[in-house]
Amino acid sequence: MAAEKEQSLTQIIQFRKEKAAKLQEMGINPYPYVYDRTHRSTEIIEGFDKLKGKTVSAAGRIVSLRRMGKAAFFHIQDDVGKIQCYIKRDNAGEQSYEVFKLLDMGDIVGAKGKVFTTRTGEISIDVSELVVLAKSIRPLPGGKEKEGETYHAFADKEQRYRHRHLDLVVNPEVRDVFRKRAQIITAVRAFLDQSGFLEVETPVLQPIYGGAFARPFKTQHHALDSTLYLRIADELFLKRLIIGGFDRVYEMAKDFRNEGMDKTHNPEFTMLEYYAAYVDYNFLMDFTEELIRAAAEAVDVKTVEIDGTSIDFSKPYRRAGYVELLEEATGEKIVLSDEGKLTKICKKHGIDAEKDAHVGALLELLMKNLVEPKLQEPTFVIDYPKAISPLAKLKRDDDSGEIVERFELFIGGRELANSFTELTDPVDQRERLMAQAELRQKGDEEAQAFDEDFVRAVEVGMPPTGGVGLGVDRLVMLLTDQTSIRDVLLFPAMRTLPGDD
RNA sequence: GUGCCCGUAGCUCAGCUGGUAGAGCAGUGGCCUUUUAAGCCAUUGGCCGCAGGUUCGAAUCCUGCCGGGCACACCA
Repeated sequence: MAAEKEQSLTQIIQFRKEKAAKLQEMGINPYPYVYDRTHRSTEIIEGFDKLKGKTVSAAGRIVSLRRMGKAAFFHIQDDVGKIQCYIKRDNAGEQSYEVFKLLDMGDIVGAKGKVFTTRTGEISIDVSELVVLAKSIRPLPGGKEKEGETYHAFADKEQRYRHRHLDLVVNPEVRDVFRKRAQIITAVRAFLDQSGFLEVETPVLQPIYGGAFARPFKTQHHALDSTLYLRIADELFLKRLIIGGFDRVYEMAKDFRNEGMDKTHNPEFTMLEYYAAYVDYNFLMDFTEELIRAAAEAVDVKTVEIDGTSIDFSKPYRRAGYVELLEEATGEKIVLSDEGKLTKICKKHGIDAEKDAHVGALLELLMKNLVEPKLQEPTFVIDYPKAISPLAKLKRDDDSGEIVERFELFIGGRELANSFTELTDPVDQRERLMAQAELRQKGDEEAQAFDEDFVRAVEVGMPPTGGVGLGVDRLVMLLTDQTSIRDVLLFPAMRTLPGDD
């Protein structure tokens, strides 16, 4: 190992190994099997009136330690909080006190004793019996805290992400975020289940990827000797299930996109997609508002503050047309087919468009730069250009033939969801995917591949359907007030360090 | 991918107009039987991210590389 290099750390580890050995010499297994715990830390504190003077046992990691000769105070931290323990040789007895002398910060122990309050009023356990549950031989990072303020906190983001277990031990607010994440996901599932949706699982490994614009991860199946891609969306498979007769389906799972990483993008991320037969995007706007409201309620969030804008989840979201928003932002009449004019508008606003950018790309550039950042309050942007929506149905009662029924939901300037009234006309679908395939041939890596199986499925007959894709990580960010996706992912993607395998 | 900033003890940081490293916490030894960032005394611990270069001499200046943060680009 690299031990010799890290003298100080090596020393610490060596000392602790020796302590573990001493425990063994005393006939104590420093890594025992079970512990009979009667209460969790917060149960003792909240139930103090009834527990006062009673004997309880709690278990957890030692996170603070103050020795005073023949007595000491320490806090043990468990799943829900921490409780102070007081150990005095006269009360604990020789055996427990000898064990205690061999303990360190970071060890996991079981403490049994009477509940009391100290002179300063802190509810504590007067330990009569102390058991080692795990002798820690590698020190924890981080400092001390006073009145909620942590000194010398374990703050290096890289270290926190790479060693999340340490982050979770030392920074309890991190645990809260992930507990909330779980509650949000549970609430979303419950909401969909109660609304008659069937949760399904579709392939992650796919010979043809589709359903979104993105570059995929590529992998190799040895036995089949074929190239497979990690899915970039669940869409095409979920639609097959609608065709198969499940009227409402959803999948909440990882998608993978081989693109840059930043505050809102991780290469693998959790996508929720839900599809319902016999509904359109109008239904889904209302439904999505309710879904987010249910998620917010699950973590007791009524409003959140983003860059000075207060977002109230009880209120309906604004709905605004794609073209209208662009016209408002540019002060120009937007003609969807007028590539020349769109290029000019881009130039005028200092937006670099690639030489041969097609209409869809130009529009998206304008939206991204001029409109989206301003969408702080929840907004459904509706009725997108057909050119960038190959899976959506044309907007009814629209003569141009250039607009589809689609919405994207923005909150706090971030895209949260994307939805269509799904294209169900197989002839139209075939043509549009063929057009994508052509763009792809011309070198547009994000254009969608032609999926013959999918088109044939649509040819069998697909009921009118609406579908939504919603970024779960971003929803969690929104509801937990985190500004980086890495802070809502337990193990965000990190570059491999040299020497790692 | 590009730009800016950062990488010094287990943790948090100082030292950076060049003279080969310092603090607090943690650790170790001692004192201390109601403390709470406990206290007091003593003390161990450093490939100063890596590799080159300039120099009599580099943590410090220069170049490249590795890793990270932030912003931009691409996207959800």
